[in-house]
Amino acid sequence: MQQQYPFREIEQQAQQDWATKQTFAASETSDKPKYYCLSMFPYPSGKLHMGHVRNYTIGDVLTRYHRMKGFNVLQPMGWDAFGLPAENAAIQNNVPPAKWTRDNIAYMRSQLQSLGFAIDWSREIATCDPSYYKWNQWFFLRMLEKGIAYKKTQVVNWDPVDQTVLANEQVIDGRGWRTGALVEKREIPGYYLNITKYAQELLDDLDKLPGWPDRVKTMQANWIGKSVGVRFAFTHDIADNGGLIDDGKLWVFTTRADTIMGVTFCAVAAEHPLATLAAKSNPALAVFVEKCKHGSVMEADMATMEKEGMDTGLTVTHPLTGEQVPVWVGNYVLMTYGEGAVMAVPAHDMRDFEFAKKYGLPISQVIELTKAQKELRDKRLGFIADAIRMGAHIAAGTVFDYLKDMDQESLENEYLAVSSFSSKEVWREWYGNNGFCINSGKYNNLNYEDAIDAIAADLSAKGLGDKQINWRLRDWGVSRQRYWGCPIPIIHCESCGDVPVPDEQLPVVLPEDCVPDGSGNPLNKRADFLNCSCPKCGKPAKRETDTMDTFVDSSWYYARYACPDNDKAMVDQRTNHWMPVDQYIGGIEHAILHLLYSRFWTKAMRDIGLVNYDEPFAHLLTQGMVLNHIFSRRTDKGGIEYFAPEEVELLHDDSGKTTGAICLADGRPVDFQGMGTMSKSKRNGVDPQSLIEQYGADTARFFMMFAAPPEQTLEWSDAGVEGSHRFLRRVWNFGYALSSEAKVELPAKISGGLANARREIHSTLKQANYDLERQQFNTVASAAMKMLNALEKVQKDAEDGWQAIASEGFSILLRMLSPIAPHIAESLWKELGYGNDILTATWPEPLETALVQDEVELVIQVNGKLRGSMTVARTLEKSALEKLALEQSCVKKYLEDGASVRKIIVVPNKLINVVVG
RNA sequence: GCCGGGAUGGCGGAAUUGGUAGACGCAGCGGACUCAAAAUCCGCCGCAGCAAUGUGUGGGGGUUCGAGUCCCCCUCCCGGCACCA
Repeated sequence: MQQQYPFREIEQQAQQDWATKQTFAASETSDKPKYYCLSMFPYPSGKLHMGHVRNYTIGDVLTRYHRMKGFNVLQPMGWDAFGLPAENAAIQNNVPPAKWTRDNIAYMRSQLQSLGFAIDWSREIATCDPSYYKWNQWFFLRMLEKGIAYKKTQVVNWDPVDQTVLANEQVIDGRGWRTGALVEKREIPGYYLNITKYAQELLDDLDKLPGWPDRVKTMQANWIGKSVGVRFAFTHDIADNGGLIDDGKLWVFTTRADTIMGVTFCAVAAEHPLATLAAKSNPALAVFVEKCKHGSVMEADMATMEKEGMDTGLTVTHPLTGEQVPVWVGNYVLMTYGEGAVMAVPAHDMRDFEFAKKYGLPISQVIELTKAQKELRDKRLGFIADAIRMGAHIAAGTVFDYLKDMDQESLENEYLAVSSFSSKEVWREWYGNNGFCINSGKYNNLNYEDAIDAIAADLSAKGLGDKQINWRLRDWGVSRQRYWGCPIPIIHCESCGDVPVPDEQLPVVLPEDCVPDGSGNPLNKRADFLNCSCPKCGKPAKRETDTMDTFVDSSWYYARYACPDNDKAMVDQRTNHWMPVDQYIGGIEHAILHLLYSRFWTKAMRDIGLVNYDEPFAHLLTQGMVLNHIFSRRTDKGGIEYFAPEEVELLHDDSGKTTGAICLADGRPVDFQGMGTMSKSKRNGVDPQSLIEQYGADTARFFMMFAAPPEQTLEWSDAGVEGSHRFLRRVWNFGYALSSEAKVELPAKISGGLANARREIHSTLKQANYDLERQQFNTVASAAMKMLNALEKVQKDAEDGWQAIASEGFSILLRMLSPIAPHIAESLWKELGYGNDILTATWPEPLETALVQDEVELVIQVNGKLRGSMTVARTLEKSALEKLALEQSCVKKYLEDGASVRKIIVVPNKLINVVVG
């Protein structure tokens, strides 16, 4: 008789229980070790999407697992509540962003609660609450005092659609990260945070984060972009009436100072003063310079742009040789990096090489290969020579595989190219290698490091240069010309200038009843906000109307969860108690921006004396995206039409292979091969709410964990969801059946089928525990299924005393399942009388006595190939095993035609390999 | 171009240290139950072959008694960075 699996009642009951008992409220006074498990807080966009469900399920599994393993766990939740979408919604619906945001929070909170997450809701925060953003403002003023925050006017990235400034990190391929609009350059004043001051520490401390994925650390290191080299100057006496060029020096930066004696020209960016000067008297150059400037902003296909340049006619003096060096304008030189000018060594730099080749500039070799590099080259030469001599086709799989399809003529050309170090025709990657100096006067025979040291010392002695470090990272501009954000606490006074708002006047409260209309910042029209008096002189003054980048809000929220009720301080000792976050979980899309800003902010808080830790997140798990099929079809008009999954039926052949898909409405085929992130435009989204209503939270959670390992992309599958639901229903039915069986004690001696079943359960548990520790939850879900399979077999076989084995096994299964599907586990735990609250149960550990077996099956191999197996006593000695193996017919067969046994390899309890020959 | 990560049945994915490749699930096929269908249960399920057997983890070499796993080369895919001097 099948029972219904009443997931709605079970889940509601459990959730009510947890809420009433405040089960998940975390306390600082526990004597257990602390474990702070944090998922990235959501932006309250309206409703949860599947990415949220996956993110928070992973966090909840870790939370509940660690609770049962004896940790004092904190799992809080909050809302990244400021930001542009609220303003856009306001423009569309004529609703104040505050109301829109708070309504969304209320709905999404109820969704999170219906998923049964073990969250301490008493610590909930929303960044749009004055009690939170007050401390943004307070800390901003501290950073201003320390010089970490400062004001400057700079060319900024202006998003013409959102009418706001973007940080460099928010510009992707020249377009706004949110709007995709082409970014324009504008000059406006704004506040900056001196993150570059922390560049070295941010780079070095990546080594202190063994719990972070390598790829995230690599991305951050690339982003910080440390470059060690020499900054030096070419001298000149070019005069300039405008005063732009008055120091007689053309500064450049290079990482290859060892090649300085090979400089044959210099290249400057189009925006460089020397280019501007030369363009004044050279109309053709002026045209070229203008073209470069426009190109760099407007051209989307910049990456494929050909190297172009033009001679300025100017020359500068080489600081070491005294030679005159021509100055060119090159479109490959960036004004925003280094000095906006480079020395060019075509013999040893690929870009310079191509440029020199195109414009016929001299190429001068100054580096010779090292011995090892020469040997490799000679080996290659010998190889080619052999091939030419013998007219042989080169065998595949060699080091020089690329030669294999070449004809004689190509091989001969290749020989010439390889034997000449610096061909004037073709760039070879080894031209750019480090080696030792030649044709370099006093620097001859020095290696890379020594040459750079000697050259830097000589330049330094002349006052013309020194070693220097360049960073790709720029300071963080935090001013936004936006309404729905944290006001920057500054007052502009005509006589006193920019005056910080005194601490006692904080927070500067954002008026919440504004409805933006899409034209600029509505704060500029709010007299009650705008007009104030100067804190210094008392005269009428104007408030700053810029608000802070929302990345500010998310840079320290994790520290506030420890003390959300403190209205006297930003953080307190409880922050030092809980921090750092032991496990942080979120999307890979935040690998650079949010995580780098948070690391910077932590170090700033430390330096201002607020916290005692250096890094905010000890372990980081970046969960993969949730994908679903994209069904599409070309329309008659040439556009693309998308179909929701429920509008489509998949077709397959007898073997189960999918062969096509048709639209249910018209029966015509649609393209079924695409997979992509769930999105409205592709019509492939699945609403978590309908999933919860149809199958329950436990099914949703179980499927999310089962379908893929946490870090990988997850492919949505309705059939997979049903499979997960089917499994939970079987768990329910088994538990229900077991609860009506007689209670039987475990016998002293367990043997036969019952021992096998018990061993299966305990060895599955052993594997599951290993997988939990390495955060591979999909195989933990598999293990739960495997256990149920074993238990159902025990039930079916019904050997004497099976109930005892089943009861023990089921108690293990429920505990193992409880982090993933907590409601059903809790309900059945009570039903079967294992105890009141599964959350206080101890985590199951496999029993060694259940794992041992008297007889083991040994695999028999002959010459490494599987030939058979035999069942032997576990204690049998090696010599006896060997003897036994040779008697097996599957081995004898290979000894018949006079072959002899050369060797026998025994892997205890696993296999035996007989080597014959 | 540079850096990082991948490639295993029809599909999602397993396989601690090199030791029975394909766990677990989905899809499919066959059967039971049913007037029928759904649900459920039982069985089969890498490929080739009637079978014995052969073959098989992107491709090519190598190390080893034994390679999905280690080494070398190549191809393709994904992610990040990029005229960064």
